[in-house]
Order: sequence, then structure tokens, then C-alpha cells
Amino acid sequence: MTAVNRRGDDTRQKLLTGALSCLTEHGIAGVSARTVATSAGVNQALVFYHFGSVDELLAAACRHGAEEHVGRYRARFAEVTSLQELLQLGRELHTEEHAEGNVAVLAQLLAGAQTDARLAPATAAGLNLWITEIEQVLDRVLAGSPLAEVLDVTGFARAVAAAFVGLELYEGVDPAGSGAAMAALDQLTAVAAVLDEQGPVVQRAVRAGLRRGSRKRRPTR
Amino acid sequence: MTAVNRRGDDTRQKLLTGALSCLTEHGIAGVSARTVATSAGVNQALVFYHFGSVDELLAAACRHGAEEHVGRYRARFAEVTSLQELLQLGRELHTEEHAEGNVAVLAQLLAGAQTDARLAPATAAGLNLWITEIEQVLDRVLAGSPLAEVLDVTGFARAVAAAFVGLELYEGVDPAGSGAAMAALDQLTAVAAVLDEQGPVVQRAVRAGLRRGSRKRRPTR
DNA sequence: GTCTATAGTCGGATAGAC
DNA sequence: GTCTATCCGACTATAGAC
Repeated sequence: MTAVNRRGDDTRQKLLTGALSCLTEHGIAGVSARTVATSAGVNQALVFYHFGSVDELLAAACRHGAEEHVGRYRARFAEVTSLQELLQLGRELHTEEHAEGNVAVLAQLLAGAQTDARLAPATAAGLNLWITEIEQVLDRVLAGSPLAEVLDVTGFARAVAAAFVGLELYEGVDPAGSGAAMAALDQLTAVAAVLDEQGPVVQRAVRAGLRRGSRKRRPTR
Repeated sequence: MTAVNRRGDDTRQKLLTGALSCLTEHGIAGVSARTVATSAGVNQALVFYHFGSVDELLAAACRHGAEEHVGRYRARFAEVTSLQELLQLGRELHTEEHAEGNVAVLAQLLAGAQTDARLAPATAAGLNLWITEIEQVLDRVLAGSPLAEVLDVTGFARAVAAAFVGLELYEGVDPAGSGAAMAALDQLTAVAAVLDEQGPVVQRAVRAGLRRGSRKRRPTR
């Protein structure tokens, strides 16, 4: 690798992290070639030289950021052995990265991607990295649980990831409410744990009920 | 009310709905006094005459839109009698309003509010209208269920609302994935229904387990 | 209350020197 | 690969005629 290549790669790198910084500091509405270049400490014209357009820079930054952050947590995902631990890891991830502002990036990109067709595929790909990790954990954690028999893990992993994004956005406007929401989810995972701890009699009853499918519940009182 | 007042109110109204249209069509990054005025069919300067700034127009539009849409669904919220029906209503709301694009407005405002202190309170207030409805439904639906004994309904309502926002954003970049996520949540509510249908033996066992609190689950295998 | 006109700033994007 | 200089459109906000 030549010295020139190294310098070019270096600039590319600066622009990628600069784009992520801008997203967290100014939101999707505050991202421009100029703000990103300033944040990266490079010339504004280099955005177009290296990425062609601001959109494409954002798309590249999305992939780059997701890979980096998912990689940072992969080992900890692998250690999770229960739904509660998964939520606990989610809360840690939330707290640790919130200071850095990294969690909000995906939310901002998702918001931008709603009306920007060029951003949508990159954002979906970035989110999918997180979804894949969650899916693997769920497959492992729910093995042998009655839940696994009625729950589409693929879909559930997506619901978990989407909910996490929503909570991140909610945290920005109502931290107290977001904390209460997290606590409630904690309580929900406790319910799942209790189900798994039951003796064979209860387990069989629950399994039988679940196997009857998702018919509408009749009032019990 | 004079003719002049009616004309002024009419313009205000047009700007409010124009702001909501712009949010759905162009996203938070594509909202400006000019785009909103064009969408509303009025002069650009009137944004500043009536609302002082674009931010304040957005804040007002947020309150206005949330009130209108929550009001439109209040009667149907009142008819919900189970978690499954609540999710079903959520899916209907999602589908019906997605065509109009009204569901995405809150998500866009939440994204913008992350870095705009003037937008945050209005957005939180708008979201709270939805949360209040959900909370009332949950209070009613969970009465008598073992879930109510361990679940902080206030927090859970916030989690549900936040998750819904996240799903809306996810839908924009991966409709198929979003559908799978919704289906998985359907299956989850079925689990809750099964719990409520169990006989006294199972109920007592589950209640006892839940009352032991949210201790970390030990492996059962 | 509504309009035109305009000041001043910031934006994407390119040409061309180095 | 990087920089300066620049075009031109879009933006917020205001002044002032109607």
C-alpha cells in the first residue's frame, strides 16, 4: 500500500466517522457535506471525490458504523443465556453507547431512509447486522422452552430490534418514561423465565393451551 | 368570529396540515418554511407570521396531529378487551394510517427532537396522548390477570408505544421483516392469553413463581 | 392577514490549480 | 488526493406595500 493510498484511506475513514458524529450531534436534518467535512477536519469537496454524494457517504457510514459496533458487542452476545440477560445486555449497550451517541445513529438513518430510497437498503443492512445477533441469541436461549414452539424467532428478533430503536428515540424526549418502559420489559422477561421454571404439570398445560393456537381469548370472569 | 379571523384561522389550519404532509412526504430533513407553504398552498412568509419559526410550526403541528389522530381512534381503543385485540387495533391503525402517512409523523418528529430542544417537549406531549390511551386499555385488559400483579402498566404502555414507533420506522426499510415482527408479537400475546385461561392450579404456580420476583433464571437443563 | 422583494446564509456540486 | 474558487439554488427571516 502506497503512501498516497494510506492518505486517501485515512480521509475516507475520517469522513465516515465524521458522518456518524454529525448524525448523533445534529440529527439527520443537520447532516451536510459541509458539516461532515468540518467534523472530519477535511475539505468539503472531498465528500464528493470519495463518495460521490452526501447520500452515498451516509449509506457507507451506516454499514461501517453497524459493523464496528456489532463487532464490539459480539462476544457479549455470545455469553447471553436467558431473555433477561439479553435485555440486560440491551440496557448496557444502550447506556454505554448513549454517551458516545452511537445508538441514535441507526434511528436517525431509519428516519431519513423513510423518504430517501438510496438510504433505505443501507439502513436495512445495518439493522440486519443487529437482528442477526439477536436471532442467534434467541435461538440458543429459547431452545427447549415452550416459547420456542409457538414463537417465530426470526420475526421476534426483528420486533426486538425495532422496539429497541423506538426506545432509543423515546429516551431522547422522555428519559424517565424510557426508564419505566425498560423496567416493564424486565418484568415481562421474568414471566418467560417463570414459565420455563415450572414443573411438568404446568408446562404441559401451557403447551396444550399454546398448541390450540392464537384463538381469541374469551373473558374469564 | 369575523371574516378576517376565519381567513387567518384557515391559513393556520392549512399550514398545520401542510407541515404534517411534508413530514410524511419528505421526512424531517425535507421540512422547510417553503416546502410546508407550498404543500399548504399559501405564501411562505405566513409561516413566520403565524408561528414565528419553522420549529414552532412543527411543534404545533405535532400537538394538532396527535390530538386529531388519537381522537379518531378513541372509540376503538375503548372496545379492546384483550392484549390480542390491542395488538390487532395497533395493526389496523398501522395499516389504515400508513396509506395517509400519518403514522410516520411521530417517528420523524422524534428523530428531529433528539437534537432540537424546542421540538422535544411537543413530541413528548404528542406521544403521551397515545401512551395514555394504551395505558387505559392495559389497565382494563390486564385487570385480574396474573400479569397485572408483576407488570408496571405505566412503564409497559410506554414500551408498547415506543416499540410501535420503532416498527413503523422498520416498516419503511423492510416491509417483509416488519410483517414478520408483527406476527411474532401476535404469537406473544397468545402466550399471555393462554396464561389467563389456565385453571387454578397452573395459575397459582405461575403466580407463586412471579411473586418470587425477577431473580436471574438458572438453567433448567 | 397577505403579498412581494430582498438581505444574508448555507447547501450540493463542479472546474481547475497544485 | 487535496485544495481554492465558484455557480447557483434553497433556506430563514424581515421590511414594507397592499
